[in-house]
Amino acid sequence: MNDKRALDAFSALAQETRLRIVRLLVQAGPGGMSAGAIGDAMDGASSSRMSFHLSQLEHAGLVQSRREGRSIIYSASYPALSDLIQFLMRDCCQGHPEVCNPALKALSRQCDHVKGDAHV
Amino acid sequence: MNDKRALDAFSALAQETRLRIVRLLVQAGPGGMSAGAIGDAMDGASSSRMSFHLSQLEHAGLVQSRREGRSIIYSASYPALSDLIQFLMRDCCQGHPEVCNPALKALSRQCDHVKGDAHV
DNA sequence: CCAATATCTCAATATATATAGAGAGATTGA
DNA sequence: TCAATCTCTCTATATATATTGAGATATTGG
Repeated sequence: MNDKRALDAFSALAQETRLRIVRLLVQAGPGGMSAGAIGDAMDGASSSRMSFHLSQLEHAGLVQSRREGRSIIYSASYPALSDLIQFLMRDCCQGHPEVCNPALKALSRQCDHVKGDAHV
Repeated sequence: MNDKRALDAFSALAQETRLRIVRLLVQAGPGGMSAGAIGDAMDGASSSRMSFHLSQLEHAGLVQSRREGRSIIYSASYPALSDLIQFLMRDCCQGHPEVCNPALKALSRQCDHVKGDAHV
């Protein structure tokens, strides 16, 4: 994750509809959702509007797409999200643990799955 | 950190100059830097341009300012950055530890300060 | 008080982004 | 093959954002 890619990712997330799409797709899991289904979830946004936002997200690397029959299925790119978080934390944490400490504490509390594994 | 504040934060970070400013101020520490010094570090950007970007960052809550004599000193808001990271991780982690696991592992490796403290 | 310094505010302009609507391309089932 | 379905592309337009330059405001030292 370099500066350019981080900027693209932040731009992509700096828009209400796109932020909602990302969160929806993260919850949807690796199986993803069709463009139409995503549009329905977004107050029934027009297909061209959906296409625009989905292509922005795909260009930023936050989601990926595949065709399945008539539909195009979009799914969240988990590695990209993870990289973005790491970019934020790496650049902040470097000199200043007061940024990461609270985040790490809160997260470790939240993500049980990681317990006994986070401090490798 | 609600959706609106997260959007503001992403918008603020989605601009090259502002992303550089944030990183500079995080490294500068709580003491911060004067608007002029920040401008010098940004290829000598014009004062009005600096003022514009700094006010965007301040409005987004990512930095704070205080007057010191003739200068206005800006400093990073560590809690805001921490909250933003938590917002990203909370919404992602909820259903999908594959996003947070790698981030947590990488971070725990990086931030020694946190060792033995991260899994409270 | 006056001149110098540091920064902000405002107006004009350039550029980027978001939305809507019309229509094209791909895929499927009859 | 034809009609229906799903999504994309293209064009026009509206809105938001970034940059510049001129000038206003606040602070300090003489």
